[in-house]
Amino acid sequence: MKYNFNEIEKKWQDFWETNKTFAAEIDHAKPKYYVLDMFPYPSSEGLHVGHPEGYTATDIIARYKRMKGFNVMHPMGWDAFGLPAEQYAIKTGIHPRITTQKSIDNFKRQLKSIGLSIDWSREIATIDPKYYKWTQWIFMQLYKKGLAYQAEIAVNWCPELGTVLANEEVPEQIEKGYTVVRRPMKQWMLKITEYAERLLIDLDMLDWPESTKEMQRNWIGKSEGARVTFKIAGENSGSIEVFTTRPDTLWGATYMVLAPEHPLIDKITTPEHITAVDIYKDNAKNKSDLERQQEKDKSGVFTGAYAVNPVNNEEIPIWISDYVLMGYGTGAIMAVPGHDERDWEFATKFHIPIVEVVKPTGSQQSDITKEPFVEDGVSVNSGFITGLKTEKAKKKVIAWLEEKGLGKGTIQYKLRDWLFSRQRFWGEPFPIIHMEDGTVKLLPEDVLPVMLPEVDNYKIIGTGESPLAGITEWVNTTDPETGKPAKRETNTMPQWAGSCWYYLRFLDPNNEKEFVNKELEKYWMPVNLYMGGAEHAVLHLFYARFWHKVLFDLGYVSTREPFVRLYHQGMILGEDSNKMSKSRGNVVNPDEVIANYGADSLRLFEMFLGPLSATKPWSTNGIEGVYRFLNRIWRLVVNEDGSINVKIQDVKPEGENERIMHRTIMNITDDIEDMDMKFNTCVSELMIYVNEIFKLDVIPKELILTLVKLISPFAPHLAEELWQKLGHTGTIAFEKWPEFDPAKVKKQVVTIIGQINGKVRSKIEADTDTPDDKLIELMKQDEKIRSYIEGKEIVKEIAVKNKLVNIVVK
RNA sequence: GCCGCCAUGGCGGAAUUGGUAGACGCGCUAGACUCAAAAUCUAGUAAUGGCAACAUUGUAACGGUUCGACUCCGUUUGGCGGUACCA
Repeated sequence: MKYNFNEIEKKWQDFWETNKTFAAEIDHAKPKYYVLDMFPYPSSEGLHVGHPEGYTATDIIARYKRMKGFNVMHPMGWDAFGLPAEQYAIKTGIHPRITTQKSIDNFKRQLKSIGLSIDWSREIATIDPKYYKWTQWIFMQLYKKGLAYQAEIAVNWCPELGTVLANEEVPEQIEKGYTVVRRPMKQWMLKITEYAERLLIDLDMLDWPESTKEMQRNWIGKSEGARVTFKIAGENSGSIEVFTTRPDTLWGATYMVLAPEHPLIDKITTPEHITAVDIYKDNAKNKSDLERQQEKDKSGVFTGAYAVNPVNNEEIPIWISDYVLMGYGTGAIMAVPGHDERDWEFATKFHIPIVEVVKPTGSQQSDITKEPFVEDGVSVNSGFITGLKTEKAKKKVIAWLEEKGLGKGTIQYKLRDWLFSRQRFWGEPFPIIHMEDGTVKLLPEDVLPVMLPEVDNYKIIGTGESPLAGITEWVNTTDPETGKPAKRETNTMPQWAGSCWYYLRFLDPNNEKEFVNKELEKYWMPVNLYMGGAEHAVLHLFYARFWHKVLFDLGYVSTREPFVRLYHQGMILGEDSNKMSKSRGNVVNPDEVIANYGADSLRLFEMFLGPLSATKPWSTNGIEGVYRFLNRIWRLVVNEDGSINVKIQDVKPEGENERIMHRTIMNITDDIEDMDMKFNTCVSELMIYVNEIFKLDVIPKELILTLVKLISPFAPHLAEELWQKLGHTGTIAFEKWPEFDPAKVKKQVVTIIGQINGKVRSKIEADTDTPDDKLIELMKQDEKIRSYIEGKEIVKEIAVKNKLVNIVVK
């Protein structure tokens, strides 16, 4: 009887479905384990072989944890709003809901064919009104808490996409070749900045890749310093506030710079400079961020006005330049060319004095005429802080500024508020109406969800309005509370909205009264293991943390953080070591692989390819190897005629057999439990084990049962089938994971390496745990070793228990 | 520019965390089975020299620490990811 993977896989996938094998319900008798994949965007192309890598890894963990006695939550759903479906709809006139549903069906079929142990009864899709009702509801909570507001600000406008983008999304779109320009528009914002400090501090309690935590830290961009007020020279001319991280360098501030958008410019510019300043401002306005970035040379113009340096009352010129950004700090800086790269460049170009106020400590040298000294050191030429180290000097200056009312110590973040509206059709509508008198009103809870209209024209209309704005019968409505005429908000939420809280909905997907039942939330949360690509390091993972913290503050969730452990699976490249893409023609479709080798081969091979976190190329030859391996296991148990191999007998495993079994259980268990999820070495351990069993004339049945259990998380269909063939009924999914006895892993006799001056010269056999001195004595009796030490002086003898003896000779 | 990660046979990758470098798999070579092929099984496979035992070299490069370094430290080179005037 051949290994008929097609038949076996179909049989067990049907079995799991009809028996609801993986349905998860609360069970207080068991510890819970919530293992989650980042839910996919169901694209029309379907899965490629990169997708199953993460899904297989989490599935192995899920199946392993079940066998370890955990109550496992392992759900799947669809992050289904998204631009591709909308663009396709514009082209074809087919409603995005229809194309998206088609893609979902295809994804679901593909995922099921991999044999994932998912509780499909919990399936959710962000485009389902029953789901986005609660996305809208959460927005209402944000609004009520004062965390959502509308603002006319300079936003990132992408003309090709016809929408605005969040700061976090800009780099990605620029990389794709789209242009992004700054443009003032009225938009919905979420006050994520209010949570900056907590989003930063709580990173410390997360078991996440350090690189991802670091990226979030950089994105938050916390810096400590001071705000300082500079009076503008002249009678009653007002003042300029700046932020600096180096208040200790105040004595070195020889000029000031305002961002070109700074509101004070028009007030302070002297008549003879107005023309030049206006030209510069106009230029800056028309430049995109990209253009600004690409300019390496500093530019700027003098306003004609002067400010007074509060520490020494010197008058310093006020310039404007686009190297100062309106969006950070106060939009104005004090420039210290001696101790800041950018100020140094600017001052050198425009011949502004450069003053040294910090000297390096120790033997380090600095020459500020050649380059700025930007590190910490000791203050010089700095009045009352002269001679103090930077740390102390900062504190003293801040104290002095506060005492004199000239400034105060503050903390500044790079993080800006989250631009939360998009000019798209295919997204969650806001539960907001605009009254005729201009007031903005939240709709009452009982009218949710605000549904998208049924239309057949999705063309982007001109100047930055959502396609929804053109659907007057939808836009014009009445206030359900007063009956007065009102217009609906026509922007929609960004794709991130639905993915900010989906992990909570999985716990209670059909609840019509709450977004999640509190008891269920308390039992299942937090997510124990979250698997997904590193490309979401600052976007999804940051936004979801923010929403979660808001929900925590409102008492709706019980944990501070949603995902305690995060793992990024690597990318699988095409066989040519390039990124898989349609245009390169190197995309491998899992459907084909499954048809040729079966899902178990696909799963096993994806794990065997290399470390889970690594980027690695696909290999068609490689999958032949694991396919052969699975065939070998099949033949080990099942004969040609379908009967069980007669070599498998009901005897106890003893001696070396028993040792191999315990060693394999130990190695595989350790590798699964390892923080790094070393599934590639798990597979190789299984291969070694099978190779060993193959050599036996009599195979103790326990060896085979252990093999079947050990392989069941990796190749579940094969395991189920063999389990049944070996006389069991039902599923293997909840069998107890095999245990090992460390004492039984130990060898009786071990090979000891004999080294002379660190070079391997011989090997001897010795009893396990032979004491060091005995080991050295044994080694010296070895013939080869003797020939090396004869006539030489022994300088040193080193023994490592059960490992080696090294003899140093002269 | 700055920050982070990485570099091991023809290929994907192992290495008990400082103790036999190259596990396991792919590929390749030879043999068995077969009329033949496929499948399967057996043996070999880092390089150089040698019939062989064996010797020498070898984990991007150079240097250091150590009885002993793929592993630790320093310098350099190459690749990947992030970020970019954030005061």
